[in-house]
Amino acid sequence: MPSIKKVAEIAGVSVGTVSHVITGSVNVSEPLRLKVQDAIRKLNYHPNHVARSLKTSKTRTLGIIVPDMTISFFPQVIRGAETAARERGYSLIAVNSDEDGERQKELLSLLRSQRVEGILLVVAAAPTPISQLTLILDASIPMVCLDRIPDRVPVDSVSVEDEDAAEMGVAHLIEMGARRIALVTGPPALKNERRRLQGYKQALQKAGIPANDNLIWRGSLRSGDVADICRQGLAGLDVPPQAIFCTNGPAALAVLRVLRERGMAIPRDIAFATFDELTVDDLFSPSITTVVQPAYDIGFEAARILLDRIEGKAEAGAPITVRLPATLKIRDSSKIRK
Amino acid sequence: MPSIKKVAEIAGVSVGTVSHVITGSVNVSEPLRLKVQDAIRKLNYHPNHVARSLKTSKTRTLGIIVPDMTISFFPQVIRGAETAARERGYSLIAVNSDEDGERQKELLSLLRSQRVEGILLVVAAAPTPISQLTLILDASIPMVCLDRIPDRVPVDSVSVEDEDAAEMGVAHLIEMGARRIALVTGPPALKNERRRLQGYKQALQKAGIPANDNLIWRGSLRSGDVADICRQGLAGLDVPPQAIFCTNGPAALAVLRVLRERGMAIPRDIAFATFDELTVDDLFSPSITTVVQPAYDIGFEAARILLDRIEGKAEAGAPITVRLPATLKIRDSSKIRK
DNA sequence: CTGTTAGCGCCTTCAA
DNA sequence: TTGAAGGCGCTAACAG
Repeated sequence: MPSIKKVAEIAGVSVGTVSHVITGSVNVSEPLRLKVQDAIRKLNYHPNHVARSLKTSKTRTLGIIVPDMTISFFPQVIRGAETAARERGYSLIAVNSDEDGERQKELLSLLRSQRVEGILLVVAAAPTPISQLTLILDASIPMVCLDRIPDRVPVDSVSVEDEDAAEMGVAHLIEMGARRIALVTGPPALKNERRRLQGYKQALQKAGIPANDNLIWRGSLRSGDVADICRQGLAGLDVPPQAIFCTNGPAALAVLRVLRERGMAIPRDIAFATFDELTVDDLFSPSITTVVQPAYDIGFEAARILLDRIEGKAEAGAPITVRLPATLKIRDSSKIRK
Repeated sequence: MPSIKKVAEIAGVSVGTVSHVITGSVNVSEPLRLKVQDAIRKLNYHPNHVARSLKTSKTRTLGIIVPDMTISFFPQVIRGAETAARERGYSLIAVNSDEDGERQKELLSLLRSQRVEGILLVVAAAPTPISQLTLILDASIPMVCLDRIPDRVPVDSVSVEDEDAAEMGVAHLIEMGARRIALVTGPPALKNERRRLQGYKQALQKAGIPANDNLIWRGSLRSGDVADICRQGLAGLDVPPQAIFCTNGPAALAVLRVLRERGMAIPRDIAFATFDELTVDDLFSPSITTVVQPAYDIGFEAARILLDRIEGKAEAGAPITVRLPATLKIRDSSKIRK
């Protein structure tokens, strides 16, 4: 692999001159510039970013840790972040934590060793020790949390407006005529899930419907657990609910499976709505009424903030908190037969 | 950010000694080792991979270029590759080409500048000039192509056994009683698509069904095009086909949309099967009979080969060609009403 | 405008 | 077993 020295030699100039034409930081006379560019082409030379980074102590690289990029929400987030990064000349390294706190720790460490200039983090659901995050912050490595917001850590964050989003979904079900609405949430350890629960309660309250604890089914991220909890919830009721609202996609799939196994048809026997798109478009039935999160925008916005921090364009001081609105896609699953 | 020098200072040893305990390449006495590890912890020191890479000219990093990781096939591929890489101490940088040849060229160049030790490539559908690939190969940067195999370039490759897979899907439709089976393929510029077409013909031939060119609808990767071609194909026929087989997921969605717009129900009016999962499980109807590619394994296997090349464990000489079998998931969409 | 050179942080002989 | 020192490829002063 040719080095800048080789290029200089071929072009008959000094390495300094080559460097100047590459970085464009210093003017170089037309004839020399052409000679250098020729040599570069001839050698198929690619500047060594590793060496450049060592010299400048800038890698122009960002890292993003997501739980699992086979969950369709995350690739969209990554694309958003990638686009924002690229627009400003940065690359993005995306890695998966598998919802594993230990793995997340390793990845954080790896990214630090790779000297990424900033980190985008969707915290793993496994209880993340606060120290993992403060260690990063203390080292003044810029970090923005997205989607899931950790408790009690003063860090920049971007996510959907959870409470409003959940309220919107539940209010829709109410509007469609449901009053007994069950809620299936994820682990209460996640702040977002708690806020979505809040949104649910809010919607009920505004409609003057008393909350009923038997209708609040707290799940986990494991679909087996969610299914069990759902079965129990259903079994513990004399009258089944008129509708179910799920606060996340994986839980929704588990619930749908349970409903099918019990022969309950949607929306004939029970109405249904959920966070997150479960399937493409509305080509399949039942088409599911969905609270859609702006995944791409969340990634884009988070990267934008991160880059502002890195380049010192953001005010130091209080953490930046961005909450993006969700969209309600009304489809068949919430059409209650009166 | 502390350097090895700082660690040495705190531990009261030389940088050489610190390096020795970090790499484990040279024995260091117990007491000194402990002192060093203490210092590392105290400083929250993270070895600078950038400097290490420059020194050793090994980045222990792989790159993977996919067309678009929001297409669910690709994150699985990436996960497979990531796992294989991690098992052998490598990191993986994943980037998107957006099916754009120009962008792909930039990314290749970027990865070279980042000094990745090998490249996994799913070529963009836009005609990729062969030179783009040979330029990499000529620089003896190990590269493995996956999923889509470029024509006329002697490069390692991993993909599904296209011909068998397509034949399996079509044979199934025949077995279900269809004889007039339309085929919707992607761009013929992709070798895989051509091989899938071959598989289709093979299945017909084995069943003694004459091929009919009016039933072969050659599409592109743009869903609008596919829809048009599908409409035209349907319109040009006196009798609609009894079944449609699609050679890729995006095309399948376009076709389903057209069928719906024409009020043709699956499988009542027409049977249907396709490459690639369109939706999760079989929770939705019509549940689609699918030829499933081993996406994770394709990624894993490709990375394994790449690493073998990098570490000189693979025979030089002829390119390695791995073809993995697909699986047929039989669901409702292919149940022809006799 | 062009060339020279120090040094980024680390690993790896080589010597002690 | 430990330490000293060169140099990976590049950029950014600085000198000419």
